[in-house]
Amino acid sequence: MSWRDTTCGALRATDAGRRVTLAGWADTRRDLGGLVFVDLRDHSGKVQLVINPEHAPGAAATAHEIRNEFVLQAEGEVVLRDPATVNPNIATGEIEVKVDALRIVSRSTPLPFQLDEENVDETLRIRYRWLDLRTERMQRNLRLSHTVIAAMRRRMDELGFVDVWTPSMTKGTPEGARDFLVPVRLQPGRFFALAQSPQLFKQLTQIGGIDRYYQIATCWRDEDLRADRQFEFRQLDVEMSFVEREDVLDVLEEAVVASFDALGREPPPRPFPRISWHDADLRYGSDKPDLRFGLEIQDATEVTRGSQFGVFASAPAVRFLVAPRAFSRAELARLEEIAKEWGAKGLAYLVRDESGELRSPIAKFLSEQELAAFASDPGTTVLFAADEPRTVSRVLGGLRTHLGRELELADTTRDEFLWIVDFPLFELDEETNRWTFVHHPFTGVQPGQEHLVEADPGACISQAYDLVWNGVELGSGSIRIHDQELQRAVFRSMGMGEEEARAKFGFLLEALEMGAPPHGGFAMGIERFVMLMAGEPDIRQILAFPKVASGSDPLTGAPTPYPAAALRELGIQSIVPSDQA
RNA sequence: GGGGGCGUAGUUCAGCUGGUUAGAACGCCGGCCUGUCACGCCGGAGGUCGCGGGUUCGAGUCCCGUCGCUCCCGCCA
Repeated sequence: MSWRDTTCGALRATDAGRRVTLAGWADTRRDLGGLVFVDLRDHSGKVQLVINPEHAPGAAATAHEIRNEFVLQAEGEVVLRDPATVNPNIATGEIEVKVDALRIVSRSTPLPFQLDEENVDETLRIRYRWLDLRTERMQRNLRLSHTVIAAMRRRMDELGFVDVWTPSMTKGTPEGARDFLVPVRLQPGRFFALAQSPQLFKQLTQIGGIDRYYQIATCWRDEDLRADRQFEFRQLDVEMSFVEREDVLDVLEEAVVASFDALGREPPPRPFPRISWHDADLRYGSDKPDLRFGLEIQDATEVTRGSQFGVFASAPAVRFLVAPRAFSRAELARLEEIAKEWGAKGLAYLVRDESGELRSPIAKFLSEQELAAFASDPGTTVLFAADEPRTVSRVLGGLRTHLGRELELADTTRDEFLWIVDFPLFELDEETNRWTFVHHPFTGVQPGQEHLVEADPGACISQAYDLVWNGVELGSGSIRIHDQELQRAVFRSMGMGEEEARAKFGFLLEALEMGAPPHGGFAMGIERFVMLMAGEPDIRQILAFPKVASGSDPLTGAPTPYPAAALRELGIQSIVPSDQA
């Protein structure tokens, strides 16, 4: 005997006359005293069961006991509904199942929340995730996630990539994100770290001759959680040998397009646009611009060089945005606050109201030539930032993003993918005043700039690239360093001595000395990608068992304190008093 | 580490400027009901207003602290 021979949601008018066995959950019951209707639900949908005491007295007796979310098994005949009782609101509304035999397989206590209730507290949903997973939303998201991952794997396989597993437990890297530590009984006082990414291992696979590696790799990072960040996440991790940047980008575009195809969605046109980091910074003030709207930043540094407005005249850079709205005084005050949060000292503006009249406290300082450069349509506001170029970018980029959201400028029917390329190799760490990597220390420099790595680190352009979708960073990659001398030079410019480099990355340097092929790769955040595919506002909606923002799991209660004796065996002692742990 | 928001039946919420016994809907329990489909009708149970302290004749409401959740900044090589 089998539990069922079809799913509930699959039944249609063409099944009329068919005898079926169904199993699922009691979604709703309508007990009319004699007749009982039950909507039986499984992952595929719902179907109405009719239990008639004249037709099946035993089943009817059982049916009166049914409560919400009981698990049922029903046998009966698929019958066409009387035209007057067809329910056009559900896919199976033309038929119903006339039940002969009914079994309560499993009972349920009243639920802590109703499955059809919206806005249920997220922690409660996660606490009782096994119930939440029954909702159509979670069913859809988990299945969508599966479809995307399956499509990516299939495409990577077709392209000749080899799935190689790399260790979860590895060596700590204190300079990156914070590591999750794993103590080990055989080595008391020492710790593995959970991999923040398979970065070095995947590079070693290339040195090992696996010239096309991929993995759906789990990564762990002990950083604060966000709407789009969890402690653990997966990435489509790729590494290739004897390739140029374009070869890598091509593969990632293939994976993205395969995902769209698998979901029956119109894929974005290829190749995705490439924009240099420098251009993106100038035009959008961001390395992950949302291209579903314009609102580009324009430069006014030349025009304002001799300005009578002192702030403009003295600023190393003056740039502006033209917002499609004549802002009120109150709105401008709010925008100035936002600009200040991004580091601006103030916010100069020119409001051109609907009648074309100019409203601005700075207009009187500006020459005709300047005003001509800022000529704008009625119903707009020119917003300025004047400061160091980095600050100007940050402020206008922040304002651009804010205005895009506030004024709903984005065309939400579009999918705008783009590559940001040619990132700087290093940036100055303002705290330590040392050069630090923008991407990671294994990132290659543009050919011909090798000599600049130590001579002028700030001038180096890397071979790193980011993939951006509608203003969200999906992942990043680079052509790596395969020359051990260059790798040492990069470590040196970061102020890392030979000994420190050997202690931390000795195995990589050694490997690079033994015949390392040119190689490069990429890592794309799976959950973030699926979240956008599903149109969900946060990553928890596409994870089966997520943690909440405080970093705990309401379902299991983890993390928990651990007995002192067991810690001792690991060479660990907690300094948190046991009543506070 | 910093800033903002939220916390009232099982759930989602209302509860004004402090003022009788803290309400509604859904859910739950009991009863009636043979064409319902968010079934309907009748009846009922259910509250440490997150917790602690304070102000007040009187606190769900005001103040302080604390806990939980959440969003953002920092952080995320």
